[in-house]
Amino acid sequence: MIDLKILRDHPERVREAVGQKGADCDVDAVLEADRTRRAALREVEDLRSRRKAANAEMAALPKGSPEFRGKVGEMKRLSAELKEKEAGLRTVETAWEEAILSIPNLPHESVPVAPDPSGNRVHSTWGEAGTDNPYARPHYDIPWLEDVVDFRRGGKVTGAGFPFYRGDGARMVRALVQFFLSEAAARGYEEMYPPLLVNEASATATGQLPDKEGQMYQTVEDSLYTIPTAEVPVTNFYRDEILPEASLPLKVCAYTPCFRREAGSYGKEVRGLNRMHQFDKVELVKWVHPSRSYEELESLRDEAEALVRQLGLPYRVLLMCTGDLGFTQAKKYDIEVWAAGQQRWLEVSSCSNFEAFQARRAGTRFRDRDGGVEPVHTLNGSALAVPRILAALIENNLQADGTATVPEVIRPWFGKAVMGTPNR
RNA sequence: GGAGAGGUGGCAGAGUGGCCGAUUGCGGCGGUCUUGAAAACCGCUGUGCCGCAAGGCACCGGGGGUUCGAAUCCCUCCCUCUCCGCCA
Repeated sequence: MIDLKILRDHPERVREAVGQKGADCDVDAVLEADRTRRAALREVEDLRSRRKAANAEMAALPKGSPEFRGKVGEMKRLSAELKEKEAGLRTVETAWEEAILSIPNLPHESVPVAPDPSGNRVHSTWGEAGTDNPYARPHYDIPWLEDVVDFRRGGKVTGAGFPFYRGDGARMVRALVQFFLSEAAARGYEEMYPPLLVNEASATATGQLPDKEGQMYQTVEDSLYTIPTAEVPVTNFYRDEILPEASLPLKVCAYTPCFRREAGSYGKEVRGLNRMHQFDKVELVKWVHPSRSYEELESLRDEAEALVRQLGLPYRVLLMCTGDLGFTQAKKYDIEVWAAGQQRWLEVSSCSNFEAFQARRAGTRFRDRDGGVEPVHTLNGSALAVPRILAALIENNLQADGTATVPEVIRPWFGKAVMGTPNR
């Protein structure tokens, strides 16, 4: 949620941000809704105040006395009017809330302004992309791939985008997750395993609702949503809580399956492991003091990068432009690994600072030294998404015999130095 | 899933229709006393919204209702606990 003070005092800044993000949102309509709400609220509170006073007078009178009965008449009139005005206020507030939730977060000043992904800036690169392995090929064309990631049977049992991992595939998913989690633990993150379904309030706090419900699967009977990322349940862990300032920064890592409907995706984007409806990911979430959130964003990005480096995958870091920022994000880095077989970059991590946007919606605040209460800043980043890492590892590490070497750091968990079946 | 009991401020726990946003205890903060500490005593100690401010309004699990008036009565949903059933 936007800071109301900024909206009221500097609507031009909000208008500019909405334009830069290409958001579908009428700032002036929101301002109007805000004025309407405040006017209605004052009316109602004035009436309530008068009724309260009348009630106090009445309570001091002997019950059933003529004066008492006279007061009842006055109270009746006040209450009737109040009831009407309160109903009006409810309508106005519903509209206000909807309006206010439609305003996206403001981009940070360091974010390049551009309407579409072509405006994303390459922040850094690591390793050699494109010039390497002569045996590389797209992972979905590798003969043994279907032996370790069974899309066909996944499609039969559930649907497209829900594969079975088996044998080396299943083991590799587990090995990667263990590697990611143990690295996060070494960096001071507390491990959590959260619920995989969340309620409406949680999905609203992190920004999936009200607009993006199409991204999530829903239960038929209990209005619960499957999580598109661990960000949702984990960020909501401290919803409606006031944290001691001394506890910040709080750092949590969580491995979860993630579920995304991905309606409208097609083509090479969704081939093989590139984009699926269910995938595994380790997510890092931080709650930090507002004065430190941009340093924390950099360290978050560093931590995600370190994982990719240890896996030996060439990658680049993009600083996302305004037009490619999500609704809730103030600043975001994407980390993309080079998949030598497909000859393309695959996004494996996204590290974002939400500033106070989610915290305001979630009611996660901290008490500062002077006893004041203000929203924390929240951040999160993937570290990392499993399937695309797996795809890149296989493609980049293919050998002449058709098998793929396994990075050193994964071997303790994977138990072998190669995966796959040699050519015959 | 069935039966019962509950959900009140950081915690404990009063309050069953009208100065109750709420008695009290504990905890926390400040002070007095003390060489220091403890004890004792005194004071303060929720959040949100509206307002330039003074101040006002709301919140006793959520929502709705009855009533001139609801923490208190009714309905409904959610959650917790106990017992039974079922299970990993």
